[in-house]
Amino acid sequence: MGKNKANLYSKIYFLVKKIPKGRVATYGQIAALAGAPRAARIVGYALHVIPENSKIPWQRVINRQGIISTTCQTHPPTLQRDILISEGVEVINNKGVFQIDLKKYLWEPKFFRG
DNA sequence: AAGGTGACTAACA
DNA sequence: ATGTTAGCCACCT
Repeated sequence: MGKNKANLYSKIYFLVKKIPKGRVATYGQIAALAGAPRAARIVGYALHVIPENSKIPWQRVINRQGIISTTCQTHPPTLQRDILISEGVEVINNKGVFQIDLKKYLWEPKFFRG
């Protein structure tokens, strides 16, 4: 019944783990799948606070424009770009802005039954 | 307790 | 196309 922070964060982490290697998802997309379509910013924060040793593929979440938008010191844009490239995702360097073609790489989950 | 912040987004101009 | 604004909502001080 009660929806609470723990549930939301759990759902966010669960869903991010579902993003396949070589694909990316958007913050809003993860929020919507988690049942909180207006909570895109919370997804960003949830990824900001994951432990260093976490297996959560935080690098696969980018913004709606296909742009790497992290400002986190421990997870900087260059690191995110490098990991994504190593996973086979093309990252275009547009004057220091790292962009990904969502038409090509956006994760399109089949249906989630839960 | 109350206001500020931000790894967001859609809607405008 | 590029820039601005207004909603958003859990978390922080």
